[in-house]
Amino acid sequence: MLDAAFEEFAAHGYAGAKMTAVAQRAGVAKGLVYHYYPSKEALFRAVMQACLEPVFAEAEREATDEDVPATVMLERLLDLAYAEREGQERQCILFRLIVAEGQRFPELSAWYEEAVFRRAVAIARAVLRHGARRGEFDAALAEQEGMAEVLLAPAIMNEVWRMMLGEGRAPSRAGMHAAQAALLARALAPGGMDARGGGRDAGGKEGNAACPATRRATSAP
Amino acid sequence: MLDAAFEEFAAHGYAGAKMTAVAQRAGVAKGLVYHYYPSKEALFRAVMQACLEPVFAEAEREATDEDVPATVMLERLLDLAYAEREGQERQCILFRLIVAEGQRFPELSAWYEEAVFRRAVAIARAVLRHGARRGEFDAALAEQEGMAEVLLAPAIMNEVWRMMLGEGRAPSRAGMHAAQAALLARALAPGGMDARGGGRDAGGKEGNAACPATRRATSAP
Amino acid sequence: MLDAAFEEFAAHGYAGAKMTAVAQRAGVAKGLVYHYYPSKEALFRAVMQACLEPVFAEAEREATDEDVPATVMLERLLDLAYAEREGQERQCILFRLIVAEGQRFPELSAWYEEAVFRRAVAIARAVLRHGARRGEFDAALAEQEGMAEVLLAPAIMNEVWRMMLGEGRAPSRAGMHAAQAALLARALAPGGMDARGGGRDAGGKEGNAACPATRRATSAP
Amino acid sequence: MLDAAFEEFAAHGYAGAKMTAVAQRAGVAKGLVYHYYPSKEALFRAVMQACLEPVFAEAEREATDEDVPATVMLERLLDLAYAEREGQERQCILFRLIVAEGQRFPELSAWYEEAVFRRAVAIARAVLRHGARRGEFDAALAEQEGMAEVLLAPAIMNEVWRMMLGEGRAPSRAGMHAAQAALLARALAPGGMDARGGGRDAGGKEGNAACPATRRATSAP
DNA sequence: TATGAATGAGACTTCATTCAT
DNA sequence: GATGAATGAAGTCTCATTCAT
Repeated sequence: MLDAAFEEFAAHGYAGAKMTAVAQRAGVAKGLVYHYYPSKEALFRAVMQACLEPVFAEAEREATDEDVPATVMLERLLDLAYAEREGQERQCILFRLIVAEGQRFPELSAWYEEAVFRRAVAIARAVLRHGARRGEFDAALAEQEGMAEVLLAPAIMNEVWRMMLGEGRAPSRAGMHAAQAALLARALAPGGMDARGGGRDAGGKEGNAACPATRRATSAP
Repeated sequence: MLDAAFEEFAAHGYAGAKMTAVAQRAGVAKGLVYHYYPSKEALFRAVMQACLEPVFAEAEREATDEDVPATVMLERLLDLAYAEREGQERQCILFRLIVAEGQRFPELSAWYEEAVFRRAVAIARAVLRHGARRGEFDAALAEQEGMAEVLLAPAIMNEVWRMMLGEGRAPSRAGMHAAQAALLARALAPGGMDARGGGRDAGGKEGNAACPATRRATSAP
Repeated sequence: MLDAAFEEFAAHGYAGAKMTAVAQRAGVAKGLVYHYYPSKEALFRAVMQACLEPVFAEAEREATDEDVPATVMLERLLDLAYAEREGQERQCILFRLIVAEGQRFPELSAWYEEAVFRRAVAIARAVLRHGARRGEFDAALAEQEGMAEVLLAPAIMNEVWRMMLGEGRAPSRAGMHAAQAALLARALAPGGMDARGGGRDAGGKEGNAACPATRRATSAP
Repeated sequence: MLDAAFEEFAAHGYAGAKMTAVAQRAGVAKGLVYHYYPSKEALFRAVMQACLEPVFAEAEREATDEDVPATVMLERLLDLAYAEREGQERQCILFRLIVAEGQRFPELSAWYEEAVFRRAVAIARAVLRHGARRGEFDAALAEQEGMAEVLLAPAIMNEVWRMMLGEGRAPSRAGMHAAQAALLARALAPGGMDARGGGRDAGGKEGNAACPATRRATSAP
């Protein structure tokens, strides 16, 4: 029945979903839905909880194997992030519901933060720190605040775009995957800019980039 | 009146918005709303169109000044992307509405693609190409497919997280901004990895990174 | 279980009572209620019957002891009528249910007439006749049609007011009791008005009082 | 529309009344009822208020004409109380609704007290006091606490019985009217019991009647 | 006996939409 | 242009009743 409800909410959003349709999808009478869940809102919460529970349950058994080189761990992380996973559609729908109904159901945002965001950031950070300690990554860069989020963003955004634009018009997974891998390989490699030849305006770049300007603005999300 | 409608749709979504409330927000009678827009759906389309029009109109006067160094252009682009802009809340709401109602109103996705996505990618790509041509960026890397999207994703994702998690719990703009700036500075600087010491696993990294594995999956969006 | 049902009907009336609530009050499952009573209506009838049965059963062992002076019998009758009796709340609830549902369940009215009204009138009438025969009461007055009802009304009405207005705002039992006792003492005492001084307007009073006018009307129940 | 609602509530009680039926009785669409009254409860309150308003408004222009003998005033009061008045059915229904729903809507009881009970008692008390001052009534008796209520109760109870038992089985108005008139004529006439011949056990009667006993009780309302 | 899941008609209520003014 | 009374389809929710266990 929760599956039926999930499909209905996924298809029409919270306000657009009909309890009758939920019952029909589940093949039961309207009243039975109310026998188990006292209201539409309660049903929605139950559905969301059931969807997020497994994500909660899934442990952090990742990214803690000290013997693997950090470059391999990073590679695996990207593979994972860009992978076309089973159940991914469900997660995208979940994401959409959280975006759409997060204001009406604040616990959704909290759940997302706990179950997804914090966890993903923690994993990425662990990989970066691992590389920094083993000398595989430039320590200052890898452990910089915000680097884990920057690492994760492209793969997630790829999914968001895929959801918004449709499979056909979204950027390819492989393309972004390769581009980000190449970018990270060059950027994280130790030795830094002063070890290299040119580096002419390197300092200049880094200096003012860290100071987010607040000029008149325009484009964006 | 479109403003009133936008607020109502923003606050409750398409299905949850009430025509009466729109009229009240606008300070007019219900009938007058129908005098201008024949139906709720038409009103919604009009609101969305009105919101996206300025984004359309805003020209591409950026990123085409050939005399500016690419590093400066990139810096400006990041400044812009991470800036806390006036009207940003409105754009976030727009983003949310597009995510939430994109299925019901396919033109919303199309609009988003035309007005925002394509344009942003084009600008990022122009900056990268500019740097590649001037020798400021590693040409192979900067012109790699998907690099523009990787460049844009963190700033956009930062806004998405901010919208989903709230101002307090989202990653800081400044942190991600600085991290990404540092990352790009090291990665894009010409000279490449072969110029440096042990390029041992560089090829390996890039090689398999480009081939997105489909192993057991876990986290993600 | 009938107790539980009585409480539920008392609390919410017939239409407002829920079978589920009855079952819960009784501490049994809903199905069991239906095992004993085929429908809500049947349950209600059973409850009412069970409530009225003891009132039926309670004998007329009163008011028939010829050796007691009528004044004492009358006194006892008033004491009884104005007494704050155990189980009185239940009877008030019963009264309320009969008033409220008497139209839907005509047998309720019939029961009330048989079990309560007729019986009470008979008792009052017996006391009055007893006094008339013994010469304690003015015979013409005591045996007048309607006198028994007039005798009973104040005590009953006192309870009705108590039920409608609440304990705090209703007229006091003691006050009405004393007033009615004093009234009856003076009125019923034999000797009559012609024995006294100016019986000028006595006949006049009684004459037109027996002819209920139908003038413009105002207050009442 | 309030008329239609009154009829529906009168016919089925609060819980049994259907908004659809109200609309049909009024000859309008269901939605229009909600256009004026936000809920069933609000409609019920409005109906009750509208019914009680005129009773409120009706002034106390009665019982204050000092030139009329108190016996005539009393006679008029009884005529009025026992009269078969136009609109009486409506008042009986109102009475029934107040009894039935007084628990759910405490303001009903309050209204009844203000609009009906207090007023009626005040009028009766004024008549009694008038008679006492003019010497037409025995002052001690007429001004005794609770006498006004005892005076009013029979006529009201007559209506209550009529409502509960139906026109055919209830005691006749004329009979109770005449009996009460005769009773009052004898009781209230000044001169008192000590002025008369016998009066043997008069003192005894009054003494213990004023002390309501609390013995085991049985019958009543 | 005893349970409570299951049913579905029907209740209250909402709200997009119409239309006479 | 502007209003808001009026409509009625449709949604959420209730609850008497049934029935397999």
